[in-house]
Amino acid sequence: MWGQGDEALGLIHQVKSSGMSPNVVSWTALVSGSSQNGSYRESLEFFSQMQREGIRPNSVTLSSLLRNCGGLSLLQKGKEIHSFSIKNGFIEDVFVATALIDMYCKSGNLKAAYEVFERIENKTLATWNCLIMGFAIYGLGKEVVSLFEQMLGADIIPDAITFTAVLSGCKNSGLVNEGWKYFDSMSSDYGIIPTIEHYSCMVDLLGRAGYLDEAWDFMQSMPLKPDATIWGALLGSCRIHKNIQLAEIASKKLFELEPYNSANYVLMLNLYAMFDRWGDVECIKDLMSDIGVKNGQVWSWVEIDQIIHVFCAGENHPDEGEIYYELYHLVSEMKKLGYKPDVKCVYQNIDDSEKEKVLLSHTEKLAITYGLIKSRSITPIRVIKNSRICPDCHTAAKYMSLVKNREIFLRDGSRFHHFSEGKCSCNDCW
DNA sequence: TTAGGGTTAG
Repeated sequence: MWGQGDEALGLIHQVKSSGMSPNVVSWTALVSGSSQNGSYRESLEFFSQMQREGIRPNSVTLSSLLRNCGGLSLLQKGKEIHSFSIKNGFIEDVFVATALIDMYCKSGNLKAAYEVFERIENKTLATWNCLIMGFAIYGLGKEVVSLFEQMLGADIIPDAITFTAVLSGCKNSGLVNEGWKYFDSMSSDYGIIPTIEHYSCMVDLLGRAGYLDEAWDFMQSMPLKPDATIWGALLGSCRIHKNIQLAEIASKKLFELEPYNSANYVLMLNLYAMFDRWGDVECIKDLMSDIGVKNGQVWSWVEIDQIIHVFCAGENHPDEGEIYYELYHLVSEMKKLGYKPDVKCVYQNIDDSEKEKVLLSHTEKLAITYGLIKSRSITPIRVIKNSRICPDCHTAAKYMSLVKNREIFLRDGSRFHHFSEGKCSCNDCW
């Protein structure tokens, strides 16, 4: 609704100049408005201003704030709000408690999310949905199915969001049979008409599991016209299963539907590079430059002692000497245990040793390594990346968790990964 | 006792 933070602030000033004083409700409207708009930082800034004006937050303000913390994976800030809520009696508010679950899930602390969940006496449908979605985005499909069954046992009637969460869980864990069962059940048992999101989950589920023909047939038979999310799901699956013919069909559609989304071009670049089709790689690059689509800025960040350290692709970091020293050492240890750099993830026509160097410079590797150097040895490392993790970094993170005996949470552009003891919660299904 | 609130995606 607000869109422009300055305009919203202008309203506050207008209220003031008319002799009235903005209260907690008007400030909360700004905090929640910008939060719902996805402007998390702006929302946090409104909150700071509200505090400077001496207005104390209430449960409504807190639930909006927690939404921001989740959106930005600001675990420490979220924990502060948690303790503030306990001290001030807001923890009994089911909106606050549900927002806490969401915040903990999105900040890489599922254990804390579950503890909050267990303590809520009056769990609502949204409370269950939050936790189920939380587990789903980590690829914990079996837990998702179990939670869903518990929810039914508690006489809570699922809605369309529940089924999006459950199907996402199945999709992120490769649970094809369960996915079909719940997809059929939503309309036959609960009268919920599947939306494009549910169909998208199913295409993704089938495609990622390797059933590309079935995914294609499903798309042809669905009553809705496939949109960019559906074609995107198919293209993603084509990349995993290296099906270049189908990928070309999907990408052609996507270039029409969303010509300025660089992710689709990058996927095709990746795929052509995998097959050493460098001429086609150049064609895609030319296409991007003709249309004027830019490869968006890639960055990763890691939070250490409440300070956020950002690693931008192509930019130097003040401590990079120390980081690369540690990373080279780490990679040699990883190689002893079987790690092989996946040079197919580099879509430049250079020799393999150069490709290995490019792989080392990926922002998620730098952020994880920085976390390993700078944080205490028992603290899990929490990294956020604004685009999808690369397959080599995914493998590397598993080995890093093993070599360093550390838990690593990584939230990427589309989902979450929890690396521990050489494995990932997604079971490599992503 | 009213405003402002928590859950959906490749």
